[in-house]
Amino acid sequence: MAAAEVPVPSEHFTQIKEQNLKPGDLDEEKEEGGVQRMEAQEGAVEAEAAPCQLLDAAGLQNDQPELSLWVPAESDRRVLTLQTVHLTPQDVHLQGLGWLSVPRSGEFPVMIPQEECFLPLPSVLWLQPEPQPDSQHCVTISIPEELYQPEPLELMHFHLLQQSVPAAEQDQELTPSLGENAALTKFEDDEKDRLLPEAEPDAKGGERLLFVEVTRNDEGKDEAVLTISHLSLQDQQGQAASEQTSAPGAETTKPPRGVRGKTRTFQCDACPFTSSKFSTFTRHVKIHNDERPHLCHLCLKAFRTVTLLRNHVNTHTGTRPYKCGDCDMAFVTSGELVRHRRYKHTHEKPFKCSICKYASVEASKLKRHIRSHTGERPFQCCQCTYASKDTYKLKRHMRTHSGEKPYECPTCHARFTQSGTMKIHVAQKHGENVPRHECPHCATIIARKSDLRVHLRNLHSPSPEEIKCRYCPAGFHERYALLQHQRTHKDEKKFKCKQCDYACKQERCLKAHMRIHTGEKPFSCLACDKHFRQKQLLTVHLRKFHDPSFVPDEHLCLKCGKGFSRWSNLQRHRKKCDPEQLAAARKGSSTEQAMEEGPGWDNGIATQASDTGKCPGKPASSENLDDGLTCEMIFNMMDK
DNA sequence: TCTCCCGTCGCCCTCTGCTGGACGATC
DNA sequence: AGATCGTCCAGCAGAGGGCGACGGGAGA
Repeated sequence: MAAAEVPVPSEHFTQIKEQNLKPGDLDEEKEEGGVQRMEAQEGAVEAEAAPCQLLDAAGLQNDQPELSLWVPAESDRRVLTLQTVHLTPQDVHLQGLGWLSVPRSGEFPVMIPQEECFLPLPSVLWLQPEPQPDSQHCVTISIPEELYQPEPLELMHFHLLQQSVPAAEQDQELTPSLGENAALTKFEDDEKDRLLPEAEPDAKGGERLLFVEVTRNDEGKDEAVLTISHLSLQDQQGQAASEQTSAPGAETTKPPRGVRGKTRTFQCDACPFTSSKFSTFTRHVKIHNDERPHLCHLCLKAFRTVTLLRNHVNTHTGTRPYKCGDCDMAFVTSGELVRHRRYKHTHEKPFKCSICKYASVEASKLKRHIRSHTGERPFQCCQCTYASKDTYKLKRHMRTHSGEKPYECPTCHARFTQSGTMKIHVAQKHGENVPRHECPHCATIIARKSDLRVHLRNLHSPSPEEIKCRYCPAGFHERYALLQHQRTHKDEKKFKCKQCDYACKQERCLKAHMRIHTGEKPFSCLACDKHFRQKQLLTVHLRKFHDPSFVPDEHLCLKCGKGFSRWSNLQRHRKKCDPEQLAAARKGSSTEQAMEEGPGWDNGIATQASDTGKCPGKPASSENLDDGLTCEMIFNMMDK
């Protein structure tokens, strides 16, 4: 950073002072200079921990707030420690204690314009680092209010990590560090508590950090913008450390609190991540910004790390260095190969459920499985009450709201919400080997296994109570057995005429038959005054003789092309003209077979059905009525 | 700082099973 | 003609397998 003129304010509410100074020692320590003091402390600063350690104000024997700048002179690292003081107008009396005074040369002053002194944090810090008094620097601090708005008199500490910046290169103090723009700011609640006894302690009982990212300010050559976000610093030693740091008088000889003999955990404020290793922590923090400096030269896709880029490039080149020895699969990483082998070859399942026998290759699968025991459903649908155990089921469920049907049958283009549904459709509608499921109890063939289960439940599950036959006193505990039994009553002609030997299976047939004895013909043709015993016969008459649009069906012989108005006549003809075709037709059609086998077929329903345009689908019975029709033929014909 | 290894997340898939409407057969 | 029942069928959800990708721990 180039030198800049520092507009030193005429009046200050803050001052620079070195860490661990007692207010009473103020003048003496100012004379010592910050650099010397920090060099004396360097040995206590551990390599990993140093950047994040707080040089706190615990050593202050009074509770006076302070603002200090600490510049340790490491060979390859510069740590700036800022403490800010937020004062209210009522604190003006502190000026009389020497706390609020214009910083003197050589004290690493941080100068805050007076008009900004009441802000929670100064928006601009003017730095005057040693050893060149003329080389003055300005740091602009951009602090979103939603991130931080401390109370007045709140004590804060800044640690700005400027790595790989030789101390001599003061002119470039911030500039070269912009690429390594990780910095850390820490706020200690115990300090806050001490200064503000009425303040509520942090809920986590730990320390809070502000993570500071330093970026170049385009408008100011010598300015850097510090973007600050919250972090938490958990003190793993808790109370003991707190007690230690609270002991007055030891601060000047001890390293800064948290530097020695303590294990720190860095917690990211943007996510729950914690790490005890600062380098891991800083690497993690980068995932929260969009910086992806590593570009794929083939597709220009950007990646955060070289490793990610390399793996990506491998997908372009097809490079999969880890090949499975048992199959043709190959993978980009060794871990993928190990997992693949567990799934496909070794079947090693290290993650076992403690409730059932389930075991899985991956822990995440066990975690998902456990939800089937606990009933946990973390993924809630935003449009209904449904909640899912995993994200995919929720996504699949959402199709029920959107109406999306992403799966299309390649043959008939019917669309389906799930691939499995389409697969079954294709297999059963368009497949050659249609799956069939045979009932083990009654040899019923059912297309779907789930329907076979319904069949078994409805027909073959034993009933605790005996089910009575509707025709006789017999009783059964299985519905299928009952139905089989009742079919034995099917051919019984239970309805018998009292005046003749006529008997039939249906009561309505008997009613129609009785009109033979009564002579009743209640159905009259309004056009020609003919009367019929059955409504169906009147209908046939009306169509045949009084409907101008009526066209009688013509049944053609495929052998000679001769036409017949009646189906039965065609059948009789085919016996003579084309017996082979007739035999083939019999084999392929149970209907035709029934036509041939049914008693009275030639004279019965086939004749009438062909005349009326109805297809005779059922065999005729021997219940002959007038006009050559049987009662059941008529009813069956009308049902059709 | 880089790299390897490993754990985890997320996505997609299949298999499975239940449900209810449609439709035909039967009563 | 209407009711009932069985089968077909699509819709939908539960459970689990498999793998790509990402991120962290640990060590070089």
